[in-house]
Amino acid sequence: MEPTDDETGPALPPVVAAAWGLRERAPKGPRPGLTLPSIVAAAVALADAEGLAAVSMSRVAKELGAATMALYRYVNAKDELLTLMVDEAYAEPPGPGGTGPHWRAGLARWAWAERAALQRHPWVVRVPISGPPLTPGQLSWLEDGLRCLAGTGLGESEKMSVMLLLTGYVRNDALLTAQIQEASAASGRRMDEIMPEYRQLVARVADPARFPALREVIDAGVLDQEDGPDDEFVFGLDRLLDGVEALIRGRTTA
Amino acid sequence: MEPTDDETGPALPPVVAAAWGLRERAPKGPRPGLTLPSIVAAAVALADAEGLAAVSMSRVAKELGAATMALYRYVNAKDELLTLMVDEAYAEPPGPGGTGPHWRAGLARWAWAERAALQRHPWVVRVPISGPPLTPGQLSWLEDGLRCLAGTGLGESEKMSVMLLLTGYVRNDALLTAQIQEASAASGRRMDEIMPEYRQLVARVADPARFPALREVIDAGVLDQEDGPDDEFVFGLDRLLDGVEALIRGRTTA
DNA sequence: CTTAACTGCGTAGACCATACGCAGAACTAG
DNA sequence: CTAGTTCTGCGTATGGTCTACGCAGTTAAG
Repeated sequence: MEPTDDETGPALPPVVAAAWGLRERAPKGPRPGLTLPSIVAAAVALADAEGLAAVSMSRVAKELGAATMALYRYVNAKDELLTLMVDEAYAEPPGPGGTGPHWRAGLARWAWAERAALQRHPWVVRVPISGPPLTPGQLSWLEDGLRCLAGTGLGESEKMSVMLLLTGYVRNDALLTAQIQEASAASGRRMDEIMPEYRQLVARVADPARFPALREVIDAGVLDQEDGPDDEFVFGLDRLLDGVEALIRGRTTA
Repeated sequence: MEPTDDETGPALPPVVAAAWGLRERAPKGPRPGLTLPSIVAAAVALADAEGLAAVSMSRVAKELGAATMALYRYVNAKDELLTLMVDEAYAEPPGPGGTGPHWRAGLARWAWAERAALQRHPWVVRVPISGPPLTPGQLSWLEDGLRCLAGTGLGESEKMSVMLLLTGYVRNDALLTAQIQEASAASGRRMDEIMPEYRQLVARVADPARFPALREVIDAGVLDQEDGPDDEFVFGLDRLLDGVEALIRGRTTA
């Protein structure tokens, strides 16, 4: 039988219900040997250790000492497992920052916290999103971010747009970092070997007549010095928060 | 024999050499029935029509009337093909915008152009990057972007950081759009059906006591009205360019 | 005790990338 | 003209993926 949608509206997707802990233990049948949380935990541990590519149904099952098909009693398809893994990674939101006029410090703290979470679980940004966020972890993060913007005079729609922009920035940074690290590992070279080599290759391939601006970058030595792991993140975050600040100033002044 | 690295430095990766058209036609052997550009074009057409998941070696070969393994005479591995596909998508850079003090208009034009390119080829952002950009298409885009920042007083390193930030924003927006569209297609619902349903689900699941800020967003009706397809992009781009403008003003004032 | 509902899982089908080696084509050297 | 070289196309095989299906055994209700 289909889940009914009575007057409360459409039914929750099963994976969402599972994430919120709304599962009725069946009265009959043998006691389950596995549990959904243990499956998700095993998959997360595996992804942390060996990357998302190592997370196959058979591999997760092996990690649990079960057979591949046993997992399908708990999860309808692999992407449901992925959704639950992502929500697990977003457990423990940063908490509401200091309230009041400290929106900028609050959002910065929020962004650094998301960045830290994504560094603990770099595979999260490789999971294709399957819809707008509905799971408890992701909604908690959103809640904590929105609270930072409480006293700013921004409209509710603008607050959502700011959060979308901010999380997009953090996630894109994490994606880039993860991909670079993966590529570096695959090629067997470390980053401090790659960058000087990259500068040489670009210099060889980029004809000065056709790429003058790029040539200036090369000649300035920008591609030689490898910047600290946080420098680029700090730069972008500052620009982004400056942009939000300009918006807020415009609102409160007008 | 390995490609030598003489005094010019390390050798170009073969796929990079191919992208720049530096391939010597072998004097012996039968005339090739396929060409690398035709293979790349077929793969791009396939990805445009059916998504990146449809691009398997056997499928591309079938599209060309060849056998699967024939492709491996032109490409060492599938990810080389993907690299060439991405560069093909970045062919035709936007061109240098108006020079002079119009950096903001120039960068905005650049961002819209990249967005348009990524909407023509939504699969591009799904291809994991395999290193810093070395192919002609991507470097041309970078060149055109850097030129917009010529008269701004920014340092070369800052210009690169701005371009990284900007392309990251556009790519993340494209990734989100592509994933949403994919999820919408997979579930068989259109966006104007999904959003109201989403609002109901969030409202059901987000306890007002635990999610007060989120509740305010819901009550304000933000999740009801579906915004225009460009609204979110415009908002983020404005914030981002405002942030860059603040940086530039600080540089020229100081 | 019967029956229903559930768990675990073995098998099999339909894909995927790609390593390897063979057959034949096109050119060069003699 | 012939032999050798080197390339192209591709058939086969290996080991991996997800998951549909159905069977066997377990638990509890009636």
